[in-house]
Amino acid sequence: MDSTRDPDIGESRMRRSTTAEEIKRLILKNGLRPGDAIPTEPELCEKLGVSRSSVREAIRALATLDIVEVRHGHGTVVGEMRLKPLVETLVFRGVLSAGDELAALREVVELRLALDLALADQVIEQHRGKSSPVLANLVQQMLTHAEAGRSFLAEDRRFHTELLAPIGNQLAGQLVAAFWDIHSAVLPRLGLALPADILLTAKAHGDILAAAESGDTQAYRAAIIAHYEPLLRMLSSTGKGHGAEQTQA
Amino acid sequence: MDSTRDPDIGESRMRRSTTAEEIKRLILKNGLRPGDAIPTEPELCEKLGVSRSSVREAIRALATLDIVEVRHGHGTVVGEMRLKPLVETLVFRGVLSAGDELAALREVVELRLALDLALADQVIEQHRGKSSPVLANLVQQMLTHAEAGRSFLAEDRRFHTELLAPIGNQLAGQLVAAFWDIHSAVLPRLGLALPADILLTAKAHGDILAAAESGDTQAYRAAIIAHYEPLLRMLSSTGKGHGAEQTQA
DNA sequence: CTTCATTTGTTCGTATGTATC
DNA sequence: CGATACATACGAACAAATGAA
Repeated sequence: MDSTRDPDIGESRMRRSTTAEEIKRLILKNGLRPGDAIPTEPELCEKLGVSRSSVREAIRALATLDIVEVRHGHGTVVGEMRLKPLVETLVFRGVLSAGDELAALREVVELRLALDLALADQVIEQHRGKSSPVLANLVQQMLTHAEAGRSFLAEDRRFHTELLAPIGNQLAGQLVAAFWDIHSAVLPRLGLALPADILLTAKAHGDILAAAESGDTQAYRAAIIAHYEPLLRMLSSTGKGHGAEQTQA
Repeated sequence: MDSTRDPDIGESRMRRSTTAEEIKRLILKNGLRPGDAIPTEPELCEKLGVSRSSVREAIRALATLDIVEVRHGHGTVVGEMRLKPLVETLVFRGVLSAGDELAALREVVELRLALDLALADQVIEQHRGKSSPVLANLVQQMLTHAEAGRSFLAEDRRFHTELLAPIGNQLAGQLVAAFWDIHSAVLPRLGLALPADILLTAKAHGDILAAAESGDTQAYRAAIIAHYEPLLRMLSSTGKGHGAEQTQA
């Protein structure tokens, strides 16, 4: 075949690793927002001057970063850009750490604790004096589940996201949610179940909410620490227990 | 050829989004560590029973998550799984936020401050009574640059990563570094340069180090806050200035 | 230094499943 | 139901980079 075609592919040497970058640039240039449609694959082939396969690989890469969202048979739209990629990567890293699974999980738990303590002032600022029926309801559900010996992962996650929602820092909220996901994804792999501590954890959520709404900073910090205490105790007793002290208050 | 036909892979029903998962599973099953070689593309085609295009898309997806690292002409190895994807996604999100660039940056800065304060106890624990020539040297370089009116991004980043290195929480270190990268990537887009504050920032780093090594928690927190003060002031004066108070101490 | 095999990078063509109208 | 548009998948060929003989 005519292998000498395309005399004008002058820029084809700079395309080392930039097809995905081009698409991102295109999104920015057109001012596309999450949910807006992206040009179809053939259109992208033409606009970027690359083949279908390259476009597909680039789109796949962007999809894994949640920058675009592909809908089969329909098209591709700009994604919501949540922190799912972070979760996926860190879960895999935690699992990959083989013998260091405990250490990886401990790092996540320590960071969750640190973040919750760090955001304490802002959380209290937003909840002081108010009362949230949604959060109270979640606490009640957690207590019910705990007393029946069941876990309450969905309610737990919801509680923490709802608690942080009012502070107006989307990034912080997503980060806490992401760590929660990592946490709950890695935890069952360790095969540690603590039926006794479930009730403690459920009650701790109630304490957290009560402290936040009463504006008591000291109590809030104490409740946060108590909330993680069973986990940290478990991690330090099973593992080598290194520097998990956080006796902040 | 022992093409065992794989009678039960269902042709193409389950392979919606699982090729990448298969590769991850393969990494785990073979106990591969970062730096270890991954089977070549043709080998993966055979082992997973999919075409090379599919393998390539999956590898590309994993590469964007830093789970694998592809080296042209050489092969593919297990990646270091740093937080580059997080940085990339959030930088893009920050830029995409159009009019909310300031808000996005403010969220990042607030989180940096929160994280630094949350890790304060652990940092001090590790630096108390010791003295780090590396960190002292970095502070000196920053001061020199600041007095000459130059910026010192490389030294700044290095300082924060070195400061957090001894606490033994890799995740925290990577996260702080990631936020620093986001921060420094978004900041210049706002076109704000504050030559007067450069010297303040440089001195703040010296205060942070001194407080950490002397074990003075109060001074450390104050130095951290002072370190971010020029930035937060800038963000709240230019922006709408919403709830950036963090008068923790 | 050159040659060569290996491996990834890119492209084309084709067939198929799926959603929308 | 059919028609159209789109994403999904496959396979073959060639280009480019790397490393070793």
